[in-house]
Amino acid sequence: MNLEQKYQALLQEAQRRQLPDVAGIRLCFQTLSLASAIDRDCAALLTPHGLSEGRFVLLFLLDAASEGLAPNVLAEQAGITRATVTGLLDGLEREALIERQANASDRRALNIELTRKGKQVAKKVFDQHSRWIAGLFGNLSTPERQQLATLLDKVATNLGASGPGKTQ
Amino acid sequence: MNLEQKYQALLQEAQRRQLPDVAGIRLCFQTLSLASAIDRDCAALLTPHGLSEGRFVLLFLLDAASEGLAPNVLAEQAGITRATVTGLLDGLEREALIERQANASDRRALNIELTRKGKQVAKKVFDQHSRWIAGLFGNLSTPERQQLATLLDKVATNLGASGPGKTQ
DNA sequence: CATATATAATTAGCCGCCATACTATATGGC
DNA sequence: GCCATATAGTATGGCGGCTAATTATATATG
Repeated sequence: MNLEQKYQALLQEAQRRQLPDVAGIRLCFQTLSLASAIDRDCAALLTPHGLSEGRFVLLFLLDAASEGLAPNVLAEQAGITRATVTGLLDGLEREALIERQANASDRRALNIELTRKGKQVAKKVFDQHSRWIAGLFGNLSTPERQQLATLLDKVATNLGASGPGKTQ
Repeated sequence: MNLEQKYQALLQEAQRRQLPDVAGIRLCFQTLSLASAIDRDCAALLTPHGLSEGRFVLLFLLDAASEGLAPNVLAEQAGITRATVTGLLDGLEREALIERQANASDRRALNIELTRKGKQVAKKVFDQHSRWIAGLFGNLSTPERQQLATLLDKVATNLGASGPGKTQ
């Protein structure tokens, strides 16, 4: 239940038009709506800390690398372009969570490190986040989780020429 | 399998840190990755027709309303803001799929109608789209579909203060 | 050594979404 | 009839993603 508004509208129309496999369409919309709802909740948790999901990922990667990381490495690990990393770093820098440091040996390169504040925020947010995720799937039993994973996988096989990871 | 790059990175780190309920985290990422992959595939189908998902929704709503609709009605039905509708209509107009028509009785109001081209594209795309969605969940048996729907629902109950539909 | 090529980061411009603020027009109450 | 308020659509500016182009620096090769 609880489809997003737009999907409800589309689904109603699909029913009215007697499109084939309305049940499949419904399932698709249900999956997408759930994911959107998760994203929305996630964003709501992060914004009070000046974070978006993208920034959060970089924060996490940086927190794991005690010596800091170069932007191109962040891009690779996060699976986004370097240009996008530049934008996310701008945001993190504005929030004083990271610092861009010049690299002495290669003057093109930067090293990104967390500030003290960045480390504090990271710690707090990771705690909050893992509790939140745990709660999300907390009312599924182990076999239910297994089932869900299997079913999601089964759907994923029908996807993409590309599929996650891209064709390039 | 086949998590998006960023989720793979996050998951690895979660494992390394021995966060609680890594399995839950994995399941969460799997759900999000599947939804992203669906969105990506969807977008790939739509772009050749000059459509995005947002534009597609409006096209669908307009195709269902033979007399045309006002932008504010579109916004309400699609569950997006009027401002966003303006932007989407700009795109649809650029592609010559819709026309904005002045309303004689209320000079603030517009009526949006599909052009001939708009109707043609609508027809073609809806066909394509319903076949695509049907294929997506086509390899699930009826009981599997039922299971999946139930499990997704169960997860959804843990969501949101807001949940789909918003708190306002 | 000079020049070509590769690489690092950024900028610029596009898209779709949002929230906020604005303009024009309608409408209801006095 | 006039003014306050509500409504319709849009402009503006932000975010986060993308691609393509730009600038600076490194490196490899003739």
